[in-house]
Amino acid sequence: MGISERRRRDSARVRQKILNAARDLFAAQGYEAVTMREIARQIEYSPTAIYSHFQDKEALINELCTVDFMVLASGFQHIGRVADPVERLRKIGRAYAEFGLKHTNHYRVMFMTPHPVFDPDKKDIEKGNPEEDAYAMLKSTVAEGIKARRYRTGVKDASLVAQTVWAGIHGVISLEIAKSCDDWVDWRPMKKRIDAMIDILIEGFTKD
Amino acid sequence: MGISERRRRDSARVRQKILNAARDLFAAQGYEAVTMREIARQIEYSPTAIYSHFQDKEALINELCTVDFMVLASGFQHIGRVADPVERLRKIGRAYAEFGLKHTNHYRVMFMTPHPVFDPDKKDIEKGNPEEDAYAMLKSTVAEGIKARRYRTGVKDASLVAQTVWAGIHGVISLEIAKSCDDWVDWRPMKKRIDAMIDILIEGFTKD
DNA sequence: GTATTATCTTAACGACGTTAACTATATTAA
DNA sequence: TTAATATAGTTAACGTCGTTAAGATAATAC
Repeated sequence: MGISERRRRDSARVRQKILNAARDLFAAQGYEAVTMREIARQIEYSPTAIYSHFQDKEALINELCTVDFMVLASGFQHIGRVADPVERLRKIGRAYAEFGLKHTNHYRVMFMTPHPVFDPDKKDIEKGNPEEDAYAMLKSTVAEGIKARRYRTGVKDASLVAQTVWAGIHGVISLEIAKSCDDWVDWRPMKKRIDAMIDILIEGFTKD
Repeated sequence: MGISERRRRDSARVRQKILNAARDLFAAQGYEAVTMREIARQIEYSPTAIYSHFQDKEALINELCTVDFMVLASGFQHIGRVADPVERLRKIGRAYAEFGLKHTNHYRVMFMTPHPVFDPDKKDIEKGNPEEDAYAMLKSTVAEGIKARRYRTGVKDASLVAQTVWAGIHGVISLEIAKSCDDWVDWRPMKKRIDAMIDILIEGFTKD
């Protein structure tokens, strides 16, 4: 059955070519600006050929974003070895910010765009598993810090803390993505804004 | 010249009808989902009639957003009378959050969507004037608090503080708008998340 | 009275995501 | 071996979009 093997490989190769072209184009121009016809042109296939491998345009970005979520989580995983849970939280915050600034167009799709349908069956990420689920990693780091009495008395809700830290850093990044061209505001340098946010969040939640 | 007066009034009335229909539709369905044809149908004109009053679809949302910016700023203005600058900051934060949650679709266009062109001549808002410019109001409130020695020693950069407070609250609101349907996350109630964010920001920046 | 301007109409353009219909090729079943 | 089936492509086309072109009508300006 060497021939059918090869056929499967060929198909997978085309599929991957589509994904690669789509990734580059989405990253460079953003989801809405990229057309199926342009992706097809890039790989020298007809536009409809894409539909042999993906249901529609959204399925394309969905698959790419699933990969990105895993890249983000595996970046966190690397940090997971830092012993001090508070220092680990700080590093997670920094890694998240770096990710957002590096992949602005994917970040937009992942975190700044409401997605009408939510299909949990389609996801390839195991929810709650810190190795694949970045949010679970963040939350468990907070929970560990609370258990170790590193947080202020009264701070007990790990989910609320995790969501506040996430929101704070997401706020800095998403304003940067959406509004940095707006010279209406005398924006301070990005690094300063990130540092200020992370410092105030960690100082506010943890004991001195 | 009563006739030309009436003509001008008529034109303004049609223009306003377009704006009203567009506002309702944009608010209900979001910018991208609304078509020029649907706006036209709503007011019983041909689609191209809109182009006699507005250059294109973006000019429509632009005008609506300019109004919204002013509504936001005038809401802040109302708060401007609170004597204590720290308490005023807290109230501004709450008003901003309320605004975002009330007008989610406009908020998306105003603060969550990158706008390629930035044309400062087109804006009808006077930059730096706290009565029309909501950001200026936020910043001047922070500056006043710093001057009154209500902030921690070391906190001197009013712009940085204003941008951090803005980013924090924006983070909570924008995550809510983009991700609240995502039951991947065990979201805490909205009110708790807003309170947690405002508390930590104000506690972190001000003296006890 | 003729030209101009403003506001509307219908028709149409080019681009989009996507579907339909079809072709070529390769596997499977009789 | 041959007929049916499946896969991965193609071209043509559909319906929708934002927008432009060309023209109609009516009030104003010279």
